[in-house]
Amino acid sequence: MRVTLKDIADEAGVSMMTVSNVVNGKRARVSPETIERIQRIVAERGYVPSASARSLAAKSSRLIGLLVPAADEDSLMISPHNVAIVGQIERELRKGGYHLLLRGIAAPAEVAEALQSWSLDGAVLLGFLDEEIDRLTARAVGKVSLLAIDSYSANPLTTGVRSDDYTGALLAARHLLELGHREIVFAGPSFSDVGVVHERFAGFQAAFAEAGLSWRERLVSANTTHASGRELGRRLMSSHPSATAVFATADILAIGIMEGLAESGFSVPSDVSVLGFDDLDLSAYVTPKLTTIAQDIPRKAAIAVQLLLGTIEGKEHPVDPITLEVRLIERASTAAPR
Amino acid sequence: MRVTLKDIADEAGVSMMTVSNVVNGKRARVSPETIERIQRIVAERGYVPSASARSLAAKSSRLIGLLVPAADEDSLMISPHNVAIVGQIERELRKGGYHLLLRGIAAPAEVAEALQSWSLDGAVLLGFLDEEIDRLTARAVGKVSLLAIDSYSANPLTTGVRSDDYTGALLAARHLLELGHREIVFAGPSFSDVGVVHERFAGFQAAFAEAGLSWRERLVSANTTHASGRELGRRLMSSHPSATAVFATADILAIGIMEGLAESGFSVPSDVSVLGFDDLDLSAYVTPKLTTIAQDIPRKAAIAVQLLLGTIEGKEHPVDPITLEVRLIERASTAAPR
DNA sequence: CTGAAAGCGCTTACAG
DNA sequence: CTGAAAGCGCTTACAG
Repeated sequence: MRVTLKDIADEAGVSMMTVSNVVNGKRARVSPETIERIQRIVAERGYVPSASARSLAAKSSRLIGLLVPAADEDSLMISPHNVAIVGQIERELRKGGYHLLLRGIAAPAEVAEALQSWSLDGAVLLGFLDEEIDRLTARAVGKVSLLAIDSYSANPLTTGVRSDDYTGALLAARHLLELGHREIVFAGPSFSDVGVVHERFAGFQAAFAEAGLSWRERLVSANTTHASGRELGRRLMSSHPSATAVFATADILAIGIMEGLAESGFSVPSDVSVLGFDDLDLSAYVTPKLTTIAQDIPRKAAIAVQLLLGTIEGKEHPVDPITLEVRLIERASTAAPR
Repeated sequence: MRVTLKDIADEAGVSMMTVSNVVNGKRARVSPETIERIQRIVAERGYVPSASARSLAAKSSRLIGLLVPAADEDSLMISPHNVAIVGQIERELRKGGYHLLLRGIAAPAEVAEALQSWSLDGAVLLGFLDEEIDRLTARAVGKVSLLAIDSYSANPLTTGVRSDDYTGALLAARHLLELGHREIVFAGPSFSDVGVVHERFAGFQAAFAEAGLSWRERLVSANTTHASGRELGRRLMSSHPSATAVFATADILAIGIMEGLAESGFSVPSDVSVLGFDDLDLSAYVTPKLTTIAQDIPRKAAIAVQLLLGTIEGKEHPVDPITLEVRLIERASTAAPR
C-alpha cells in the first residue's frame, strides 16, 4: 500500500504535523535533528505526498489547466504556433512547482467543468475566440485565475498576453510597400470574430495610410491551414491578376499559398512576394525561405505563466494584458515587383 | 463557496449517497422522479464534483499522466512526431472520461514522484530511451499502469506500442536498391541506446542481404534535429564521395540533410537521393517533397490509450506490446542514381 | 430503494 | 516548539 504521512510520523515517533512541516519546508518550526531523521525516513520509504489529499485539505491545488479548443470528435487544435507554447508553459509551470492539466474543450459548457473539477488554481486559455472568452461567467470561472493567450477580449475575469499584432502587420506592409508593391492581398480568417486578425488588418491598413496610399480592398478569406493556403495560392493570380504580393496572417497559411502559387506556375518572389506571421521553425525549411513577422514565443509563454502565478499567489485582481514586441525577419520570399 | 454534494442533497431532501449515485449514473438504485429532481438541482446550482475528493475516496483518479523527457532547464522535447501523438492521446482519453496530466521529466527520480503524487491510474511514456524504461522499479511505479510509446524495453511493468521499424527500414532500403543505389548512407542517432534505431538498422541491412548484396559500412551519427541534419548534409559528399543515397531515421533529420546538401551545391534527387521516416506534414511542404516511411500516428495514439485503459479497467497484467504497420510514401526526393 | 458511518491522506486553526 | 482534533468532499461497504 501507499506510504502515508502517518507511516512516516509513526516511524519517526513524531506527529503527522511535524512531518508535514518538514515535507513542506516549514523548517523554522522543527529542530534540526528531527528534520534530518524525518528526511531520511522519507527517502528510505519513498514517500510521495498525495496531491489530491493535499488539494482537498488546503485551498491550493498547485494545478494549472491548459485549455485548448478541440472540435468535438477531433484532436486538439494544436497549430505549429501553439505547440511551442504548450512546451514552454509546461516548463515554466514545472519550474514554479506547479502541474499541468491539458484539456481539450469541445463545447463551451465543458469549460466550467474543466476549471472546477480539479480545483485548478488557474488556467491558460489557448486558441479560443475572443467572443468565447467574453462569454465566460463568474459562475463558470469560480475563483480560478484565468489567462488568455492572443486574446483581445475585455472580460475582467481574465488577463492576457499577446504579441503586438498591429505593429507586426504594419511592419509587414511597410516592408512590401518599400519594395515597391502596391497591389497587396491580405489573406487570413474572416476577422469579425478574431481580435488578432482585426489588429493585424488595422496595422496593415495603417502602413498604407502612412505612405499616403489608399489600399484597394484585396481581402481573401482563408483558414489558418496549409491546405487552405494551397487552394488560395492556386487561384490567387486568376482572381487577383494585378496582385504582386500577399500578406498572410500566419506562416502555415503563407507556406500553403507559396505551394499553391508554384503549382499554378507562378514563382515566389519573382512573380509574387509572400509574407507570413509567426516565424515557425518550418518557415526556414521551405523553399524559398519565408519572410515573416517573428513573435517571441518562449517569452510569450514565460510571461503568461509569470502573470498567472502572480495573480494566483498574490491573489490580486487580474492585471492588465501584456503586449510583446515583434520584428520583421527578411528572408527569400519577398522582393521588388517586376 | 463551492457547491458540494451535501448542498445538493440538502436541497433535494435526500442523502449524499443518493446524489452520488445519480451523479455517477448508477441509476438502477434510485427512483426516476428523484433522479430528475436531483439532476435539475445539479444543473441549477452548477454543481461540479470535486475530482480530488473523488480520487481520495475511491481507488481511481481517472487521471492519466503523459511523461515526456525535458532536459533540465529546457522545454519539453516535443518533436514534430510527438506533437501529433500528444493531441491524439488527449482526445482518446477525453472520449474515455479521463484527464491528462502533462509532465516533463528532467531527472529519473522525478518519475516516481510524477506517477504517485496525483494517484495516477496510468501513464504514457513518450520519448524515453529503452534503458530508462528498463530501470523503472516496482517501487517507483507502484500500481500505476504504464505504456511506453516506441520502446523496445522488456520491462514487465510496462507495455508498449510502436511502429514496425524493422519493416519500415527494410522497405526504405529496398526502394533505394531497386532504384539502383548501392552506396547508401544510414544516418541516425547512435543506436546502442535506442531500440527503434536498432530495429531500423537491422531492417536496413536485411534488405541488402535479401538482394544478395553486402552493405559497406556507411553509418553517420546525428541527432534527430534539423540543425544536426543540415550540418551532416553539408559535409556528406566530402566524407562519402561515392554515396548516391541517404536513409535518415527521421523526417526532420532528412529535411535538414536536404538543406545541407543544397547549401553545399548538391541537388536532390539528381545528385543524391534522400529518404526519411515518419511522414510528418512538413515533409510534404519542403522542396523536393520527401520520400518517406509513413507511420499511422493517430492510430498509434488510439491504440496506446486503448491498451492502457484496458489494463487499468481490466486490471490485467500488462499485455504484450503491439506493433503497427508502416508503408513507403514515394515522393520527389528519391530517383535512380546518375 | 435509501441512509448513517467510517475513512481516503492531508492541512489548518487552535491548544498546550 | 509540538500535538490532538476537526474538516476538506467524496465513496464504500454495510444496514435498514
